[in-house]
Amino acid sequence: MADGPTITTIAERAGVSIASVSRVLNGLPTRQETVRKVMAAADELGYVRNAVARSLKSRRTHQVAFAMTDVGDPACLAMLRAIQPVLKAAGYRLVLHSTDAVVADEIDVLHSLGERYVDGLIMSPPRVTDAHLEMLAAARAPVVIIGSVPEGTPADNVRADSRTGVKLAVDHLHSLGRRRIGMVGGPLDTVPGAAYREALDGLGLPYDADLVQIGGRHRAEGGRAAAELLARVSDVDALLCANDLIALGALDVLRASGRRVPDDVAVVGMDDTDLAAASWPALSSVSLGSAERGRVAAELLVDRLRGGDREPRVVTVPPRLVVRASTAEAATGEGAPA
Amino acid sequence: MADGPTITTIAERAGVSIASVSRVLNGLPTRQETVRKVMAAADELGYVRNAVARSLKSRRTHQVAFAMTDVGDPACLAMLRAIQPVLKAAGYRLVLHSTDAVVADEIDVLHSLGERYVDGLIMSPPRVTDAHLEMLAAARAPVVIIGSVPEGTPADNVRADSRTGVKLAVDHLHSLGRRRIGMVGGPLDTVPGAAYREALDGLGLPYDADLVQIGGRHRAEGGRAAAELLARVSDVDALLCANDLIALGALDVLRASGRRVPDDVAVVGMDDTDLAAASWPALSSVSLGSAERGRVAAELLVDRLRGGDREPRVVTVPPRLVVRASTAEAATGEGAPA
DNA sequence: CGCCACGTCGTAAACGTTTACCGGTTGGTG
DNA sequence: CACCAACCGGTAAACGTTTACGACGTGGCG
Repeated sequence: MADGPTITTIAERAGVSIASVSRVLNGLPTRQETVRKVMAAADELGYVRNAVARSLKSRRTHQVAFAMTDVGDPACLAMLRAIQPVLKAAGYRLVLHSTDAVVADEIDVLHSLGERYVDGLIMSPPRVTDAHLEMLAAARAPVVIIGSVPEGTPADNVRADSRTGVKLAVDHLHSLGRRRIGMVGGPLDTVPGAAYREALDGLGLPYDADLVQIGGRHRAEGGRAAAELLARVSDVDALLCANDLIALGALDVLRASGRRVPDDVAVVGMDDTDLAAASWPALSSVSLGSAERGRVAAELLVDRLRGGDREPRVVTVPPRLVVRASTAEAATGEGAPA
Repeated sequence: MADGPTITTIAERAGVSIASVSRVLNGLPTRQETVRKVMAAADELGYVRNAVARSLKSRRTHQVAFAMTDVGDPACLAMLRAIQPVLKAAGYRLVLHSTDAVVADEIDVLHSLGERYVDGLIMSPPRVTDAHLEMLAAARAPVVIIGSVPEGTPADNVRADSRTGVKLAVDHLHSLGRRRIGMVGGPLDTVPGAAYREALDGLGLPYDADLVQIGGRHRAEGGRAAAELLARVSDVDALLCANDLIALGALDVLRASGRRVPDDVAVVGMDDTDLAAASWPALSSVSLGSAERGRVAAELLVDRLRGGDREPRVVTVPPRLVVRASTAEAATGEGAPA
C-alpha cells in the first residue's frame, strides 16, 4: 500500500516530461515512440490516475448524489435500482444519502453541493418546503427533484400522477361491484385524499368521511389504521391503501378478523413494490412508476450535465394498475385464505 | 450558479492572507479580531469548503465505497441499510457500486481504488476467485470483504456461518417430524450442500441425491428447481431453500401442485428478508445476519481508517432461525392456503 | 537597554493533474 | 539553400486547499 506512482514517477521512468505523460494518457496526438515509452512505464509501475487531482483541475467529479428518503423504503429502492445503471452507463459514480425524511438533513445535502464533491443531485423529498425552495435557488450544482415543485424553481422535475393512480384504483374497484370503498392513507396527504373524493364523485358514489383513515407509512401503522376503520364501519367491501406496506398491514388485520380477501374485502396497495407480488393473496397495486421516475430523473440529470442549460423540464410519469389476486374478479378460491 | 467563493475571495474581502482564512476555518489558534473578520466575510459570501481540493491536500476523501452484488438483492440491501448509518455517523459518504455478480466488474472496483476517490471499500462478492485475491493483495486502500477469504489475505473479513445455519434449519425440520427433507440450492454452492449432508448425518438420516436440486438465485428459477425436485421424488415433506426468493418460487410451485404448506411440505428460506414476512404462508427463514454483517463490516472499516494497521481481522456472525407459518408446528389452518 | 520567548500572520510550497504557451526539430517548397 | 508550416514536447501556471517556515511586533526579564 506504498504511495502509488504519479505522472511524475512515470515521467522520470520514461525520460519525458509530465506534460507528455498526461497527453499520452489522455490520448492526445503524440509521437509513437513517446507513447510506447510512457505506456511501458505506466504498465510497469501499475499506474492509476488520481481521480481527486483530476477533479480539482477539471472541475468535474464524475459523481452524482442520490438523496433517498429512507434506505428501507421499497419505492426509494426501486428508484435507486433504476438510477444506478443509467449513471453507471454515463460514467458517473453514485453517492448515496439517506435523509430519513428529516428536512434539516435534506437541506444539508443541498447545502453540501457547495463542497463540489458531486456534479449533480437527484433528490426525492417526501414534501417540498420553503426551505427546500430557498436552498434550491442557491444550489451550486444541477438538481433533479422527484416529486412536485412550483413552476420557476430552477430544477428539473419528475412527477408521479397519484391523482390518476387513485382514480384507476377506485374505478377498478367500482367495476368489480364494490360500493363501500375505504381509504387507508399516509399522513394527511392532500393529493390522494382529494383524488379519492373526486374519483368517487366521478362514479356518483357518496363521500363518507368514516371510510377514510389517516395513518403512518409502515406495516404495523397501516394495520392499526385499517383496524380502526373496520371497527367504525362494518360494511366496507374494498380498501385502497396509500402504499404497499400499509396494504400488507391491512391484509394482516382483515385475515385476523376473519374476512376473506378479495371475497369480502378487496385490497389495493400503491407503489407496486416487490412485496405486492410476494404477499398472499398477491396484492393488486397502483404503480406510480417509481422505477420509471428514477430512470427519467437520472437521464434528465445526465443530460443536463453534458448538455447545456436549457429551461428546467417537468416530466410526469403515468401510473399503472397492476391487478393481482387481492382484487380478483370473482371468488375463485385461489386468492382466499381458508 | 456562478463560481463559488474560495478562500482567496475571502482573504481579499477580509484583508488577510489565505493562510489565516484556512486557520480560522479549521479552528487553529488565531487572534480574535482576525477570526471575526474572516467569519464575517465567509458568511457574507456564503462560502463552502471545496471538498475536492481538501481531499487532494489531505489525501482523505471521507468517502467509502460499497460494492454490492445486485441493487435488487434483498440480502445486499439489508447490508446497505446497516452500513449506511455507521458510515454517516463516522463522517463518511457512501459510494455505491453494483457489480451484478460479474467478476470483471468486481476486479474493476478493486482496481479503481487506485484512483483514490474513496478511503476504503466494503465488498461482498458472491464468490472469491484467485483474481480477487491477487487484486486484494495489490489494493491501494483498506478493504473489508463480506464473505470468506483465505488466511493471509490483507483484508478484514466478515463471515456468515451458513454451515450452522443449514444445520439449524435441518434440525428444526427434523424436530417437526419431517424425514424427507429436500434442498433447493444456489449455483453449486459447496458449503450449504456439504452442511446439508452433515446435518442429515448428525440426525442419522440417509443422504439421497435425488432430494437435492441445484438452481439459480431468483424466484422463477427457484420455482423451476423445486418443480423438478417434486417431479422426481413425490414424498418430500420439507424443502430447504438457499435463499428466500427461491423459497417463494417453491411456494408458488407447491401451491400450484395442490400441496399444503406446511401440512404437506414445510418450507424454510434463507436470509430472512422482508419478503419472508410478507409471503403467505409467512416463510420461516434462516437469517445469516446480513444486516449484522453489514454493520460489522462498516465498523471494521471505519476502525481501520482511523486506527492503525493491525492484523487483518475475521469476524463470524452467527445465524438465527426465524420460525414462521411455513414450518408451523401443527396444521393450525392458519398457515395453509385453501 | 538588550535579548528572548511568544503570539500572530504572511509567503510559498505542496498535493497530482491538465493545458496554454513557446522553443526546437523536421520536412517540404520556392 | 532559405523559409515556413507542421509537429513535438518541455516549462510553468492553474485548480483550492493545508501547512512548514520565517518575519515581525510585543512584552517580560535580566
